[in-house]
Amino acid sequence: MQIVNPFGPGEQNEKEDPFTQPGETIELTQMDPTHDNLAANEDPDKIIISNPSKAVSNLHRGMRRRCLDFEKVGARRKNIEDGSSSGSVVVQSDEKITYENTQLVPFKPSSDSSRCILPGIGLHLNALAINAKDSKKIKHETFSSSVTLSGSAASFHSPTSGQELDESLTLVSAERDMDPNDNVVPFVEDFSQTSPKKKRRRLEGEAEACKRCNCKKSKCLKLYCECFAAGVYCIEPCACQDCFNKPIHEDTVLATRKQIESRNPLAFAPKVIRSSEPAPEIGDESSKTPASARHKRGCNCKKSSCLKKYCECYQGGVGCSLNCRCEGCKNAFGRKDDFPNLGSASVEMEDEPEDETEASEKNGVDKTLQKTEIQNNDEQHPHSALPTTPLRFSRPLVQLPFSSKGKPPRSFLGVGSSSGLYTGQRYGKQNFLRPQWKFEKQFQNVPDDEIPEILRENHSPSSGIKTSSPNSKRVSPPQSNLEPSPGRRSGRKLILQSIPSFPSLTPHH
DNA sequence: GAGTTTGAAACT
DNA sequence: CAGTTTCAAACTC
Repeated sequence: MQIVNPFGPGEQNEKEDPFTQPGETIELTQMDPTHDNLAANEDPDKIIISNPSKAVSNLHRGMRRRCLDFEKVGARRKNIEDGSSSGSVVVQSDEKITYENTQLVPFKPSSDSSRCILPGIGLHLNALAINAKDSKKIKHETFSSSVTLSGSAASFHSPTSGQELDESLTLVSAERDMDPNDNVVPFVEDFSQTSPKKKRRRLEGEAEACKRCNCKKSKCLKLYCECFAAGVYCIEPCACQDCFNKPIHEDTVLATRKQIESRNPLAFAPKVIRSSEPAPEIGDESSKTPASARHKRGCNCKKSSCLKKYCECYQGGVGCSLNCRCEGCKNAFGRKDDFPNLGSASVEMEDEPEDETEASEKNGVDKTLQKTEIQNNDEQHPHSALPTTPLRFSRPLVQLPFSSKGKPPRSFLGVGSSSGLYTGQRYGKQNFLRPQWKFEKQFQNVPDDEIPEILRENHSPSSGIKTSSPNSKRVSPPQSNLEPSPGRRSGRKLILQSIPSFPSLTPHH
């Protein structure tokens, strides 16, 4: 297979096969003990997806997989190419899969604006959920299996949560692609035949929130692109130009991702890390509060005072932390100065003499948030029938007092990747079928008892990220965390091992 | 809708 | 690693 080089001949940097890195192993191979055959069967010309990152990044990746359709596609393709497709659960007729389907499904028309609340990844899976209306099978397998979200999850429950995640991923993508009931084709055609403007217009209003990236130069293959960064393909609502972030360019996307990850293994990790408690080992209550979430790298705001969505922390609905290098931080969710308070930063009054109005302002915001959340809780219930996708787990903790247009923060999309994966596991059961935001909100109420030991130990990638390089903008591989304390290791290891089992979830033959 | 501002990402 | 440039979202008008 040949890589489509998304970059023009004159494009610097990327023009020279930026995707492959010598000495690196294919991700899936690395992650999947059963992948040897797969790799062996790879087309020689097929680009080798590299994965320089190790355990931790794998951890993220494993989680992310559920979100990354293109990865799933890649994985699926491997399965397809390999006769031993792990497909029992996944698919039976892989050969019929078209990548376009992957892309299309999300476009399935729907007036259900609720799905638009979760653009990005959510679009895909939410669409799935919508499709699920026509297909209980999808609904059941996809969501129940994911993260043990429902009682039926038992059927998929594996000793390793990671595997569950992968399973869910596989199922999600597979079901979506394969389900004959999906009826995506007509929809697809519809969109494909419609001019961008027309499509856009169509989506306006009903789904303005679905509007996504607007990239012009990045080809949607850089983190500038919200879709790409979120680990999803660009879809209909996008107004991007020269977009390569589409299933048809799967290889390019994968390769580019690898490249970016090689530079920053956590590039696709969730930006907002939950329960980044400074002392997770303590396991105190505070560590369970979403309020303890922090932006993984912290912001670097200079002028926005962390009060606008320019600020990733604010955008993510979390307070600034010591990782932040912001100036004049007034983050309503918790100022950097308040970071030592961590979990309560965004909720409690601080005795920051520096600015009373800020405190009150913060309080006001929190109240607003709380109110919003409560309202949303009520409002969302009607949608509880909508399957909650793992992707939704990666939403921000709180409903921001976002503006006017009611347009959800794009960054909420998904965060791409793994973010919520862990938390999702933690709260899956109770929140099955619930919208993400609610999910997050609720998860703080989950009794510790209900949190599987493993998850308790591994629930947050933050521990690794956080300790690695608090102030470095570009997160380096948190190697230090690759060697967790013995107590944690067991748990983490489970997940790490589970990830490789991605294809294995499906009994061979 | 066009233009500006902003800060992350990418690059040097 | 710091400084600069590029980029696209957020924001303003």
